[in-house]
Amino acid sequence: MKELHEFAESEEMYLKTIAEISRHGHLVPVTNIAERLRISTVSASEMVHRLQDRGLLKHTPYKGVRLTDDGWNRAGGILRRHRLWECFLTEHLELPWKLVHDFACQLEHVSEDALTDALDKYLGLPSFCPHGNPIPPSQGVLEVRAATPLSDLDVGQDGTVLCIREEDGEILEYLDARRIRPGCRVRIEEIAPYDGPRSVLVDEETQVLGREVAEHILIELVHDNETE
Amino acid sequence: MKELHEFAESEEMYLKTIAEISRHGHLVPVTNIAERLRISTVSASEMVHRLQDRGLLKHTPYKGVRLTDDGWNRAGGILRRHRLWECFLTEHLELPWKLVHDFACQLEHVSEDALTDALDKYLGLPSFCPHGNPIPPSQGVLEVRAATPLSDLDVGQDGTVLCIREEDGEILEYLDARRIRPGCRVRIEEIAPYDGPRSVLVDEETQVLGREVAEHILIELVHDNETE
DNA sequence: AGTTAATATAAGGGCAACCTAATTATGAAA
DNA sequence: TTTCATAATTAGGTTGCCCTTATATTAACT
Repeated sequence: MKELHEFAESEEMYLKTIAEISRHGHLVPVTNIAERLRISTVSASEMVHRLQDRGLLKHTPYKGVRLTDDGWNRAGGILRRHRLWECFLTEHLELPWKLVHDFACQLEHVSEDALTDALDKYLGLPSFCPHGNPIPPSQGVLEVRAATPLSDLDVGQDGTVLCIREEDGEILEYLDARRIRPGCRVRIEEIAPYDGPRSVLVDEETQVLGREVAEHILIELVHDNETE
Repeated sequence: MKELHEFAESEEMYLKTIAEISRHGHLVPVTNIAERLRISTVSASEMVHRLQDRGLLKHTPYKGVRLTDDGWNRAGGILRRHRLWECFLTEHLELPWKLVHDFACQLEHVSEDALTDALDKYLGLPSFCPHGNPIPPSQGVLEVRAATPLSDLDVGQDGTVLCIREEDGEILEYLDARRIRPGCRVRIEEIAPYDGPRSVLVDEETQVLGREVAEHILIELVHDNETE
């Protein structure tokens, strides 16, 4: 009957967004946060300060933002709820990717621990969401996986789709329609000039994907001979 | 990622609350709404005006409020979502009544039609929530059932628990602990002076229930010889 | 080193939902 | 009919989260 809103929903949106666009040790520019949330940079800046005051992130002016351990824990909890709901909506309610994502975006804010844990158990403690993203455990430890975006592959390279970096329902709908999902085999056949659209062989079928979209598809190389 | 909040959550809380405390054709005093929502009468009054402007209810000053057809439809939708979630949380996640109610209170606000309908189907199109309250159909037709509160029964009368009027988690927890649920057989054994606590035989076991609590337990009389 | 584009901050507002305190209107009962 | 509790309204605030416009600061590039 009464919502306690232990933490405000908007706060959660910020943390989740920052976590999603965090890449292995890079600072997240405030501008990017504002873009993703479709709000002005001024508002984003304001909120970033508030979050910093609460010890959830560290802002380095003119550079960007990095979540603290507390911040990662909070964000991990949100991603956990989001991804567990996605499992439910996909496996049990059999809804399409786009709806799954959109609904999960709302459900993630209203799931207390008891609910989340019960759901987790009900689903059989899944490790990944339908898009291949890892589901953080209860304690909220959240590792940022190092994977190669499809956009970084060269012609001739092939691999397996590890996950779709999900931040937005539109891209999921697009890829859903093209049956590009975790587990798919991919091979780059051609890259148009100026880092343009890729022709990609996806499970027997050739598809053309723009660079922007390709950046959201994370790949595990088949012969992973990278040196780190 | 973005919540449209077609209608504000607080608006939904008002409508739901009004629907829940509406009794067969009686006007709902604004004061009661304020109490239930734990807000000031001033705020409630303000909102009642807003809802009236939107055509969702009719306010008769110094008398109370009545939902319009539109209002009933909206409220029906909310109760539908609430009760469907309760089914899920009870049957599948096996959570206790109190949690079920509290969680459903939050989930009811974030379920769009596509989600609600998919859930409905998944649950097998149930007709009643775990507390025995009817689940309004998609179209939102919501009938106010005429039933007898346990508090209206006289010594010696017996009947079957039809439903627990659910408006608040505390009472559900209380009754859950005493295993009083829809379907239970009840018989009034004694009523203490001054309309005091009832001794009630509930499925072989005698329980003592205050009048306030008894008002929330709706009964179907076994030999229904009421004249209306 | 100097210019420019990106980033940050300051100042002033808006809106939804709440609040308290004080006042006025109503209707039911003495 | 007068009285009085209940109900409603008026006035003035607060908070969270967003906005625009304008100004200052910094990074980065020629």
